[in-house]
Amino acid sequence: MDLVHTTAEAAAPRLLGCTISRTVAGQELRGTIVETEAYHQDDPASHTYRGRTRRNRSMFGPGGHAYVYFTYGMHYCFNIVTGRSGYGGAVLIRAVAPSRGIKVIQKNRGRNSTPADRIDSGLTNGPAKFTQAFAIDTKLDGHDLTQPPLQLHPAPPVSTQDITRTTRIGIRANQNAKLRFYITGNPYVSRP
DNA sequence: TGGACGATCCCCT
DNA sequence: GGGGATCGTCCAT
Repeated sequence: MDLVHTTAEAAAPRLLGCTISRTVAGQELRGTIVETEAYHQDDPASHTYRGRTRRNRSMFGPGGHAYVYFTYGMHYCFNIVTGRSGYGGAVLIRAVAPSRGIKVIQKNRGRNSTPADRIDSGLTNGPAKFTQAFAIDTKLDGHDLTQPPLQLHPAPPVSTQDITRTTRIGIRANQNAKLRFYITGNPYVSRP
């Protein structure tokens, strides 16, 4: 997937089904993207709407890199940057379905009670839950997602029939824009 | 130099 | 359904 020449709005549904791998302390964690939101600099809800700042600089960088920011005094959110360098676009990863490294993911989330072979959708069904589960913080801001220890792996497109497109969560500006995408029926989606 | 706010989560009622 | 936690960032003084 050529994220440099793809808009956030086009990339957001296209990223569903792709895998994210994270290596930490020699252990590989994996998850499949099941929910995304698109943001770009002409969108009043986007961090880049009012221009470049120290915080959002990586969102103005080339597609295929990470934009990680800190919010609410305690949470991190992870985005995949899209578009050419100089244009501020990105796709927020709102939820993944964990597929590898479940025990470490449980530990990172402080949920050790559920057996590893049972589905615990609360592990990664939200943007800050995902970053906590995968040990992602601002040290990975700007990271090239073709390189370890955090990589994006392409996958065949999810059928349009299986994707729900609706409004984004937790914003006020431009709240009617349908720029949130998720795999219909997936248990890890934050809010169906 | 300070105040308001936030692309959230969790626990309470 | 509502509020508290908790602090980096941004912009207005």
